[in-house]
Amino acid sequence: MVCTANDLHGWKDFPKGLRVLLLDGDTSSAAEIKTKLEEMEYVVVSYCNENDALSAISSKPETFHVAIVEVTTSNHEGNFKFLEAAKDLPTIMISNIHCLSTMMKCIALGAMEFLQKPLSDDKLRNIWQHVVHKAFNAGGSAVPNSLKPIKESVVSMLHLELENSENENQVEKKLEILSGDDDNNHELLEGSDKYPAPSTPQQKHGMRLVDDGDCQDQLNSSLEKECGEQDGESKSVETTCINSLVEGTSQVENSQLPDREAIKEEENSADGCGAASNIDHDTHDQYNISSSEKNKSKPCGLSNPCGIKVSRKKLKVDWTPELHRKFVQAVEQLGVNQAIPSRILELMKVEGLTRHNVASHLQKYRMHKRHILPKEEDRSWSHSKDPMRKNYYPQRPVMAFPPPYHSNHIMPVAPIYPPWGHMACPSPGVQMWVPPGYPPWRPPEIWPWKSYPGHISGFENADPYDKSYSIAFSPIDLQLADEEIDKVVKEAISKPWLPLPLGLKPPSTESVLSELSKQGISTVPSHINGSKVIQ
DNA sequence: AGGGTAATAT
DNA sequence: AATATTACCC
Repeated sequence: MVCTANDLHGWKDFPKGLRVLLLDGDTSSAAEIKTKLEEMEYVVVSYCNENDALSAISSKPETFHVAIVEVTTSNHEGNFKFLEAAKDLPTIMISNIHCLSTMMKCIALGAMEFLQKPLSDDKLRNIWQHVVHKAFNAGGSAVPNSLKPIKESVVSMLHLELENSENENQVEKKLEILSGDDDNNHELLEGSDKYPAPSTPQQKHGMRLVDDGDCQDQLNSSLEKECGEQDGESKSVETTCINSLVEGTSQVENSQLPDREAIKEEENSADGCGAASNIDHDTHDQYNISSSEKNKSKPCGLSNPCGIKVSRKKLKVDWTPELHRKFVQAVEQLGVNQAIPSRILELMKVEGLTRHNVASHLQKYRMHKRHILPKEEDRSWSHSKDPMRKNYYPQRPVMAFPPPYHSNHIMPVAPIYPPWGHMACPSPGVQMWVPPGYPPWRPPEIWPWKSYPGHISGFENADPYDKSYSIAFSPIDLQLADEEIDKVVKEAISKPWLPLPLGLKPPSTESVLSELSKQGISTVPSHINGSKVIQ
């Protein structure tokens, strides 16, 4: 089943002639895929019945190099059985269903990839990569000696390519680039280590680097796509299948897990490496980081072995709504005090984004929150039709953020809330606690901003005297001085039976527990623990 | 070293 | 116009 040395050695026109087992219960879909594959000169044997396929691989394991297996809601078990039986056969799952858990289970059980139907030509064309990957990365247990020559021959082939045509080997070149200088690059490198998906070698965990147009169309989109759709509102990955697999990635992780945001690096037209072809195959929520040329002070003139300059360095982030949403979510999750670039960056978990990017965005974000440039910004950031909005803000610019916070400072509350982020929905990671009787939600147009300046993000790390936590929403509170704020907070703390002032969020269970343990209380009745606050 | 801000460059 | 970069300070 797995390619042997002889299989690959001297293979003419690889991957032509690669033998594909196709198992698809949907006969028309199967026929279509078979046709396409055959057009690409794969050799396809198609099965509609899983038992037939199973017996085929068990009786003649050498017959196939790669398998494509359809997953439906009704045949999970059969497919999982197939995966089990076909451990050595690189297997690609295909499906109409968009179930993260199923995908994960398939991958966990050894599937190389999970592709959504309909399968594009590119996806099909690239299935050979799994064969090579398997040949090279056969599970530690059994690396057949027979595969070693393959590896060697391919390695030498790659080297050859590198010498002969500079633009050919993307991965090598990437590594060259990535071994460069800034943090961004390090992240890229890490990303590539962590997610060595064979069919998406150019894709660093959702990040798209567009160096060479010529290779770009070879990319598979892998399993990034469908996850994107479920992100926005419902973060739920609970499906009927295998929650246990997913549970470990709850909360924060959860939202980032389907990290399909792509950050792409554009070819710098000036560096002579050819034009970039940016293929946005997943345009709806991509993060685009593209380069702009500028080889100023930095010694960024990296060269590949052929002396080709790969100098483009400056990445430009496209702060898409989605990216911004993540940003805001991170900021809110951190709270005002903790919202510093590095931490935000951490929380956002967006590969390719640098601290500088975040800092820059943060700067702008804060600027707008503070309305230091109310007039101009209001026009550009807000599409509000309400002319009164501008007059909302006090004349005096308010330093909304420490440092340093002066004790008699007036809190910058209830500022104008430009719908900066195209966020029509609450950031799911932040749950505002609203007392009974208060409207559970706020109009979208004020959402993104309402919570920030006055957002109280629980009492994690909270010093009750920390003014930045002690703000409420009502315009009345505009006049709140520190003492009053303190009073409110103290009252809230001392009278836990009362609802919190609007805008206050109850402390997380975690912080409560940690606070209790600081005070020497280590055991808590389980029912308290049970009502865990999602934060 | 890293953060914040403002000015400036791209 | 939106971001990045820079300079300067904390």
